[in-house]
Amino acid sequence: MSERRARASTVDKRNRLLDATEEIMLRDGYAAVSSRSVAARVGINPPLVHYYFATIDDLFVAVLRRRSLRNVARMAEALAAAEPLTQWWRLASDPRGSALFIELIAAANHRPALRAEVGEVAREVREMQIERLRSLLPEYGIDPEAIAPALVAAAMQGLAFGLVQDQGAGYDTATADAAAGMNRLLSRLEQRRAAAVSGS
Amino acid sequence: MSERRARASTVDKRNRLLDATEEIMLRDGYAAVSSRSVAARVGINPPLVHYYFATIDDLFVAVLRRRSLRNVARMAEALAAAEPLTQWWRLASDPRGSALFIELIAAANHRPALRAEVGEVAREVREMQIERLRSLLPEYGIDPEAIAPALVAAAMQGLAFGLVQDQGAGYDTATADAAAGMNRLLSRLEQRRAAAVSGS
DNA sequence: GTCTATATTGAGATAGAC
DNA sequence: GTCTATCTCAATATAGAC
Repeated sequence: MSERRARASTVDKRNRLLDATEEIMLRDGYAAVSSRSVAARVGINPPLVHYYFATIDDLFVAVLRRRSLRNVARMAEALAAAEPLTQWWRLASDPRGSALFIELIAAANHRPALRAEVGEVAREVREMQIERLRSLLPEYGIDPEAIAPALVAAAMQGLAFGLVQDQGAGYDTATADAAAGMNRLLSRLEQRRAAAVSGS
Repeated sequence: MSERRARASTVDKRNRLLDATEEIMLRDGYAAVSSRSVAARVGINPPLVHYYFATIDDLFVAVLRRRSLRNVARMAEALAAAEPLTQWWRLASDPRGSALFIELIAAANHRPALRAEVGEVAREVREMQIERLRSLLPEYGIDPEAIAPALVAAAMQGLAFGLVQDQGAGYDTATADAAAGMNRLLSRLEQRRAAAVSGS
């Protein structure tokens, strides 16, 4: 019965359109997303895309919503894990997720509807991170007065984005050295925290 | 004689086209750059843009080259200044320059000709920063074995890009707190270095 | 739900007159 | 150098048949 693929339900088709959109964004950038390109990838006709997503803005917003629902949950898990900073770093420097967010952010810069959504997600995630860092930094032996939680959060995300971007584009900016250095730093911090927490 | 503006020389016109391109990129994003939009801003006809820059890729590459010539020189100055890290930070977190680079990098992600140029500039700047950090980090009281120069360089740039991006887009991600924290950190580091250098 | 057909808009680029 | 005119292509989106 491999031939007789059941007619995809509306929800399935929506998800396949979102998958296709993500793949196009990752491979060719957000500017390559169009009703034509998405339709071609899914194997339907361009106008049908508009049946599911009235405008291209709606499509981008849906991609963002689906991703960020997952990612907010994953960030919450990471921050509650045994080695929070390390898990956060793994999540932030995951090429797939980050590369997609870079495209969404770039797209949002000239799509107001998308910008509002991105802003909301960014705010929520950052708030969660900062709140967690308030109690976490002392455990890692870092004085929150000396190094502000907001600074740590912004640096983690900015660093991860930069590394993923440079690696993805193939820029020769010593990304391997930076990543290795970050991993060494993280393991030292986790060791320090483990000792401090068990000792208290 | 304010009325009788002299016919702009070829070089002037080229520069005016580059200025217009930058302004459009900053205001509406790189995707808004076209022979039509640039021509309208300068007050000439679209085909004339192609006379000066055969393709839109050439136009983007020229914008990048002009900017990066300035910025590489400025980075070299910053790294040689009395307070190198502070000057570097000022330069990296300058909204105008950074916002433009964000657009160029996003554009480069789907314009191979531009990508090659961006990669070359990124590599050159990063190499310069890392080389300088090798001798600089110990002066700031930072062990380069513990915190790798490549990591510091990537973090500085990533942090600055993130802050500028979030501020520009109006995202409420505690950017003011992060910036204030960075300034505090920098002044402590500069004090430490001043003491260490004068004391040796 | 899915298609064909099409309206509209704007892009990049070129030809050729002046 | 600068213009008008135009070619070609692809984008978003809608109308309407099936």
